[in-house]
Amino acid sequence: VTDHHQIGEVAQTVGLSLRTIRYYEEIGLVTPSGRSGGGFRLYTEADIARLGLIKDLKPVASSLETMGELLDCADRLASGDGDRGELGRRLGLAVDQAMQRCAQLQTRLDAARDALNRLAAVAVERAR
Amino acid sequence: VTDHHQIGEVAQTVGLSLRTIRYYEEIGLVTPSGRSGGGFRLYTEADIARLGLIKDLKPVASSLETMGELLDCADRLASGDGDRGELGRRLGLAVDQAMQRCAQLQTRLDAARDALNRLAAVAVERAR
DNA sequence: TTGCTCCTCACGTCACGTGAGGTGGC
DNA sequence: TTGCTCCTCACGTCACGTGAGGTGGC
Repeated sequence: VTDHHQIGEVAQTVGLSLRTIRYYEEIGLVTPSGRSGGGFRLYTEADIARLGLIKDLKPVASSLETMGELLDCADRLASGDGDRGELGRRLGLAVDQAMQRCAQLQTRLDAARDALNRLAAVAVERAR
Repeated sequence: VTDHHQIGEVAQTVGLSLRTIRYYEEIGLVTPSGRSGGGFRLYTEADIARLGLIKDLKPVASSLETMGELLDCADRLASGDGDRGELGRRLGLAVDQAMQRCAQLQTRLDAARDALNRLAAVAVERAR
């Protein structure tokens, strides 16, 4: 089991660019668990899962900073570092906010589809 | 019927910031139909509808440049400026691409909801 | 040795946000 | 005259894209 993957492989499987993955490291979102002798970033399965979670949450995050705070809450809950009640409340609040952004995005997406259907009708109608 | 509205009123009804509306003018997306004596931008109902359309399409547009090309096609179809068949095909293609982006965004939105549900479960589970 | 993948700067880009300083119209 | 809304620069920001020049490991 080779639990250390190079950044190119990670980018491929998660669906993010090399630059994006490096940027997330720059701002402290995901730090690779190790480095090779030559300085190559080495990611574990856990690192990859974290990048996947970030990618999934991204469309409904207000910024990468708030994303970091959310992940920090989840991390500290998992590791038991801090008041569980307080952390649970904070995580719940962050999730609620993101859920509201889900609903907003869904509404906007539906509006986009409606607008596109109207445009499609114009396209074929004028063609005849 | 006062068919000329100031930018603040337009921003309120459409749901865009003043800066965004001015920026869309800067890049040639929406030019107000008139100006007052003192230089105030004056928008007609048609201008407002165009801004509303842009806002609706924005979540599924790849860039404001491609959005401009799509609107240009629609404009020329409406005004009869150019080959209807060619314009219809181009608009249809642009709409198809946007529809594909709709589907992608829907997939990502569903993934975000799943991830949030898992996080919500973590939040309450650890609180107990 | 040759490729391919990776590295670190560092400047560029897109879509705006945010004042700074000034004017218009009821 | 006082507010409120608008105006034009112009610099700042966020989330990366895109080379430039150099190294590592099979």
